[in-house]
Amino acid sequence: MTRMTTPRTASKGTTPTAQDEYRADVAAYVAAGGDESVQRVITAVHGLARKLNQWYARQLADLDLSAGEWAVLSQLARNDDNVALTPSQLAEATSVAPSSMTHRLDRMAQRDLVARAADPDNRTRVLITLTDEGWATFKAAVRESDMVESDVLGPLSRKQREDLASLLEVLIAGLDETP
Amino acid sequence: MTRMTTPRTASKGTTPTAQDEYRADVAAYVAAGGDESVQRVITAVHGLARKLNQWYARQLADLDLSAGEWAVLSQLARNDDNVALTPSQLAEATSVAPSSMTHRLDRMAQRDLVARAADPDNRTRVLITLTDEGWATFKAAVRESDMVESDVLGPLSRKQREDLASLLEVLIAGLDETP
DNA sequence: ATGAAACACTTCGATATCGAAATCTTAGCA
DNA sequence: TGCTAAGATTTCGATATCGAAGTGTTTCAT
Repeated sequence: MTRMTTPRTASKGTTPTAQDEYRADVAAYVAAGGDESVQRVITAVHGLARKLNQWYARQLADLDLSAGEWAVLSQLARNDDNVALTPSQLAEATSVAPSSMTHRLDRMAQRDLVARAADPDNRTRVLITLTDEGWATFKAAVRESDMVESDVLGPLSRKQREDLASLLEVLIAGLDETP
Repeated sequence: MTRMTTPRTASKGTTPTAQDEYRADVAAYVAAGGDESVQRVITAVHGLARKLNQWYARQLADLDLSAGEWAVLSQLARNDDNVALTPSQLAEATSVAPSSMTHRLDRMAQRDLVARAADPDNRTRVLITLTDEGWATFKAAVRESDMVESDVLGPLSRKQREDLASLLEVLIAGLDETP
């Protein structure tokens, strides 16, 4: 296995398509010892998520939101009407350190997207809720995102979407068993 | 729609399962105006990717790699044997600013995971290649990751994996049309 | 040829994130 | 009750990332 030979440069022509990148990724992972039926699914999931996130970032920029701020809005919004979460719960849910959440909430509170309130039952806790403006921003973002998402799912028939969702939901359900 | 009432705190009981979170997410997005057949698929894809990334982060920590460093290794590894990429290409491919890539490559070169070389054809360019150690690290990471990935796909039969991969590949192919 | 614009990478200053320590509150037990 | 351990948030110092400006090279029209 001779590696450190003179580097050749990548083809300078056109940008590779998402499909090309996907195939190259799968090939590399399989070559490195991964199972093909596993890598096809996993690589496709990551590729889709990556591409979607790039588009979201652009959409969210219009609303002056970072991906992390969007994550906070969406965590708060998905609970029952106005159920509060603590900074720690938000940090855990959005994969960020508690100390980072402090600053993120500072900024969001300053913009009046969220409100901090003392927990009446436990004075060490802080409860975060969405303000009206936070709700409005959340809904605006969902509506924008739903457009690109609909485009992405365009190639699939209604039945195919159903099948796809069902298969993915089996995997989601399985996530709780493995850790 | 009254929002700013006294916040109720989230149920203090057990941590919600991935399945619960998924269902809550879909419900929130649909309530905010998203299409259900779209949101089921998109939310599942994101949920899976998120969970996998959490596990990868732990695995990679064993090899002293950040997610960004892993992305660089994997971009370089998936090209044909020893085809070099430039810092700009790596920055674009891994969704990071070029200036960040400079520092990331500094660190990786210092650890001898990658090598910098001048492009003989164009002196403004720098070519990055994997060292032997970079290859070994890449392969070790793939083998580790393949384990958790296999667990995740465990609940699906071989035919189901095939169907799932095919449906996802249709979406990947469609990504090149939409932007 | 020559000069201007485009390009590729790096440097620089500002901001975001992290992990550890600090502060305050609560829970449990003698 | 009083004391200790655990918990939640914030503060603090170090590191990573970003966008903009800087430096050197190539490309292209003149």
